[in-house]
Amino acid sequence: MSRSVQPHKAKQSRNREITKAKILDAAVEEFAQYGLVGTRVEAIANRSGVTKAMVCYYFENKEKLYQAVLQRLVNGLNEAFEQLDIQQLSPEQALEAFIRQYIAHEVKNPYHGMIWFQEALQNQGEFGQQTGWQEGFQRLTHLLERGVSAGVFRPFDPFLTTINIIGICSFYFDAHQNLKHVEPTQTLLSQKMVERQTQEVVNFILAGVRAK
Amino acid sequence: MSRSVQPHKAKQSRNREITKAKILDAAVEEFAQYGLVGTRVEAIANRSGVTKAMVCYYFENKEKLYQAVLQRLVNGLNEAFEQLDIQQLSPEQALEAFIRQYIAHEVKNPYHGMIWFQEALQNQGEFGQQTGWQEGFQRLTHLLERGVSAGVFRPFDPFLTTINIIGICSFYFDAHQNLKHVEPTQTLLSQKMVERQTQEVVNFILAGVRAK
DNA sequence: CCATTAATTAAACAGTTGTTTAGTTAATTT
DNA sequence: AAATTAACTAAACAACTGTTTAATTAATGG
Repeated sequence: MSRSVQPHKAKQSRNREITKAKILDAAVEEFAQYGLVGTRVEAIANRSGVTKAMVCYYFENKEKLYQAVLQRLVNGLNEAFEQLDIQQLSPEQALEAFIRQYIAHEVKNPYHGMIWFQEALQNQGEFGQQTGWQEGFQRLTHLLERGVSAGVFRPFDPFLTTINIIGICSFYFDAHQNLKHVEPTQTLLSQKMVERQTQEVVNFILAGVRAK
Repeated sequence: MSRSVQPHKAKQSRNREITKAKILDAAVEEFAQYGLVGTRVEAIANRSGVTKAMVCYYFENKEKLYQAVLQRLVNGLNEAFEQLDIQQLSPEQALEAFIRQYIAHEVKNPYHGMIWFQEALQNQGEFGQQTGWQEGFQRLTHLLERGVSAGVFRPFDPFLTTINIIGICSFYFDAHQNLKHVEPTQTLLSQKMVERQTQEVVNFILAGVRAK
């Protein structure tokens, strides 16, 4: 019969995966704003349209839910940088590719950087211990070392410069709620502004690292 | 008599100003970590060695205490940049002076940037509306415009470049709890490392803005 | 179509948190 | 030295928050 043909799940209400995803989405936004301690379970529930009990039903407790959120972000970051093939590019080209990929990821995951920062502020930096995040960091460091050795980059400190580059790339997005008050006419997250900022960052960083 | 000679207050326990200051100090650290919502009044009380009731006795409630903390930070920022005479310097010299002053202020006020960031993350950026912070921002923007007009700086966007420069200067300090896990041997806030980072930032930014 | 399973809800629970109260102690004034 | 003021404390309070419970509803499979 035609009705039994439907291959797998495709319902609307009462779907385990969909509900979990809705809760996770809401949790990311709340945790990004208020951090682990400041976030209210009820706020997550309201935002995702379920009850407080549902949140605990799926994620046991707030801490576990927070861990799930962190895990999701780390996975997303890893994927974003796995698809980035840097080895065969010149240091300068590789650096530009890295910057553009980094900013694109910030745009697609507006709450990633905010949660990363919440971690830095609140929980003595548990996120920083995640190997995924560190890999991306060290990848950039190696790239910079390569450029310095080759003489195409200034003889700067690769470790500190990695930090500074990541700082430039993320600050605009993570702090945009404070920055927008300086120039309220501009909407910092519009596509046009993001493109301008991306180009500006590329120019700035390349000029900053280039030799001579 | 010699005892009545003492000019003004100089007691130890039960001193209004000292107690208020102790509470404020503790409050800055707690709010920097956990933001307005996440901070517990009891944590502030414990850290400052007083009771919860004392906190409310002096500051009425958590929100008012938070405002007092913000006000104190804004005042500190204003003072830091008032004593900076930029006009008579060349754009390049002025920029370097600005960077060094900014970083020095971050070092002296380790919680300032963190609270600024908490504001950006949590409360739709109330801090960003403070005129004091905006003044410093626009001062840097004008300085950059001056350099671009004079042709000593590249023809970049002064507004976005202001953001990026501030991002470099603050990221290292505000995110140090996550960054330290990448290179656990280094203690990022030691005087030696701070000096290295300062010089690195100066070199990087000047190279990044310079024309040709 | 009935039995079973799983998703969902409302209410209750225990622990926490911000604030108030009433009383105590130290300093100041007269 | 007594009286007055102000800093301080302990306890109580009500509101809030994270989690659990028991009951309800929808889906699934035989």
